[in-house]
Amino acid sequence: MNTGPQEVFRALSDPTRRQILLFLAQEDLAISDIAERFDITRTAINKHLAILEEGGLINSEVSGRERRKSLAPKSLKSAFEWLGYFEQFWDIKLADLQREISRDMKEKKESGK
Amino acid sequence: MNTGPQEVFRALSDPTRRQILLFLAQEDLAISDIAERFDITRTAINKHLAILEEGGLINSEVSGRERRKSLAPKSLKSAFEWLGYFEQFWDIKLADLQREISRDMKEKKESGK
DNA sequence: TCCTTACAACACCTTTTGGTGTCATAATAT
DNA sequence: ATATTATGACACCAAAAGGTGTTGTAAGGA
Repeated sequence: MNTGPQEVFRALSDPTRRQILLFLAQEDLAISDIAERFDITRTAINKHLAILEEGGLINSEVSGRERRKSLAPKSLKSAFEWLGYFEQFWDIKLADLQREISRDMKEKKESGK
Repeated sequence: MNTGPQEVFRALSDPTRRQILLFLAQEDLAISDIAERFDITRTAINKHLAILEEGGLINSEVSGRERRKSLAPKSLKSAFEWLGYFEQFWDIKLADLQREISRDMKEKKESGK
């Protein structure tokens, strides 16, 4: 059930799919409800939904003739954590930058003597 | 210079590119150094690097006949923050779950009377 | 000087992606 | 009972993605 980062990142790579996620963050929606919000066909939306489901990013529940789609936010953690690994480097680079800046300032000072 | 989430997510959607980022997190590398680490041609690697650069995820510096590639981790923030938006829902869903659990327990209690 | 290395720039190919349209079917509303 | 709605299941298509190989060229090493 727990999908790896590949399926998640793949699902996230399309702007339509990311927008769908944002919609589902607001409320659960049936397929046609979602399709209405875009300028593409329901068939196309359906394919996007299938990819989102493969990535485990959304849940689908049958309700009468409807398929009610809901956000499965936990799955986003996989990607979030992958990216989180790089968080350490943001700080390092920032430290580097500050070191550079102080070096530059020092040099300027020296040459100014 | 600041690229939107589209270019970043697009760059992240390929496993080879994500692996390249992990390599560059360890050390700066020239194109051939990177190509050596994979089973695909340097030409293919070059295309991946171009996409990573489009997303602003790596920097390129000419050094003699080499192109030294380095990680530009700040750009990952764009994607990280996009995903961070959903962090609130992780908690909400957890709260939902706990509410359900206590409801279930209550029901069980009631029926047990 | 000559050979090798590191790369850019193409042309080309196959598969995947994102889209369309059509038809069938099951649930719902009139 | 019938019309409408929500969806699944195809077949199909153009463009993008991910790969190959070839050729040219500039920088470094022998």
